[in-house]
Amino acid sequence: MVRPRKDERIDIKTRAVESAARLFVERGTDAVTMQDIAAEVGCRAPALYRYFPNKEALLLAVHDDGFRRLYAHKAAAGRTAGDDAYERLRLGGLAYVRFALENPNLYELMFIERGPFLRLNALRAAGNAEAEDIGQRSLEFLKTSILACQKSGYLEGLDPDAAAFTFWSVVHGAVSLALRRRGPFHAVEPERIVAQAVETMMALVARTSR
Amino acid sequence: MVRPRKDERIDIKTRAVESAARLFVERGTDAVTMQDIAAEVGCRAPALYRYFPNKEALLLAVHDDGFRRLYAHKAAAGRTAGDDAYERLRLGGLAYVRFALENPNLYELMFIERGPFLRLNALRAAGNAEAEDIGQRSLEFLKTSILACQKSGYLEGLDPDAAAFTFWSVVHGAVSLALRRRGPFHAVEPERIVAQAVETMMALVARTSR
DNA sequence: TCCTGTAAGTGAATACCATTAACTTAATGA
DNA sequence: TCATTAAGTTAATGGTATTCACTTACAGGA
Repeated sequence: MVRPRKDERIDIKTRAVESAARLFVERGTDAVTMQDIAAEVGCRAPALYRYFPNKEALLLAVHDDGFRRLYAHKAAAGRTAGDDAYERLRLGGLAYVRFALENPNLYELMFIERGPFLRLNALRAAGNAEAEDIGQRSLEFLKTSILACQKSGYLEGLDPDAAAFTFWSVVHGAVSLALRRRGPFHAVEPERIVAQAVETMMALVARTSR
Repeated sequence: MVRPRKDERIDIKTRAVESAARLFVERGTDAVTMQDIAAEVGCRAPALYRYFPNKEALLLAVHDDGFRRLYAHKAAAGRTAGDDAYERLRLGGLAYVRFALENPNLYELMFIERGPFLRLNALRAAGNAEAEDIGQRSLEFLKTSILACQKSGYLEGLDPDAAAFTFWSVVHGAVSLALRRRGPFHAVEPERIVAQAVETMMALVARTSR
């Protein structure tokens, strides 16, 4: 069997991303081989190379897909939120850290691992101008939230870009440390400590109210 | 040549950590093979396995060594600092992020990569009770600094453990995002943005002064 | 309808690594 | 002196990403 007929073709490109996502999320990227993915898709490993130049590229595709899903999820959640800017910021932060700790392998792939980042750099170096990092939009969401807070009298006088990046740093940092068990995790569960970091940050924000 | 005589022996264990550290710091862990390290040391790759059960263990040794150097560095810097607790916290944060951005590959190895963390877990799982994470001491340093700030009237009413973890989250998060170019890095240099995150955090702390 | 060039796979190499095996010689100590 | 152990070596082994050479299906024109 060398080439399947039209009626028994499978959409390798799409299915590869789906399968890789599932396997990566289950086991982490290092524990998944191209053969594993191919087996899941229903083809041999070399077939994947017709659609992705290497494993890193497949990693990046899963990474991008993860962001699209995250944003869809956030957009849906945002619509049901109230209109209190402070509370929105707080719930957004808590949602972020919960998402991360509930999907640690996906979070690693999207925010921590070097592979997708390197691949993106390679694309840019190759003159691929449209190689945009879909992850950058996280920051814009956050900035909107910060601006709303400032309109409500919080964080007066702070540069909103700097504030947004700082807030993102807290949530990302807390999650990253938790995933490596860096912190006072001997006794308490990671979820609690990470949530507490968000609450601590919000307590500081609260004291900036005029 | 099968085994060197006593007078032409080399201290493989020590030199392996040194060489590995240098190579890892130069190229990043993935780009360094056991052969590269052995070549640097002056032996063959399998000889390394007499002293380290696998590459991960060697990684962990370099990781631990990095922390020892970081703490020595911090202790030296601390001695020259003034007695203003707020300023100490600020300068400590700035020193941390500068260290990270000046030694990105070392920082990756110490705080971001999964390898050393997994190795530590393996040790613990094997009942190795003294497998203590030397990285945990970072947090204690920070807590001391936070407590001093509270004595000076800042951060009143906040749990010092939570505050310390939150502060660490900011600096680690900012550095981690910067290393993946996540943030408004199109125009501005990473150093500036990361430092700005520290300053933003400190601005929030300043407003808690009674 | 037949022919030809291209597309989409396949199985068999290749190359690189971490790690293990089998073996050789130096040191040690009775 | 000699047996045992220690410290290396070279030569496998096994796994994995990636490339190669080849086969067959399809699409489009003669």
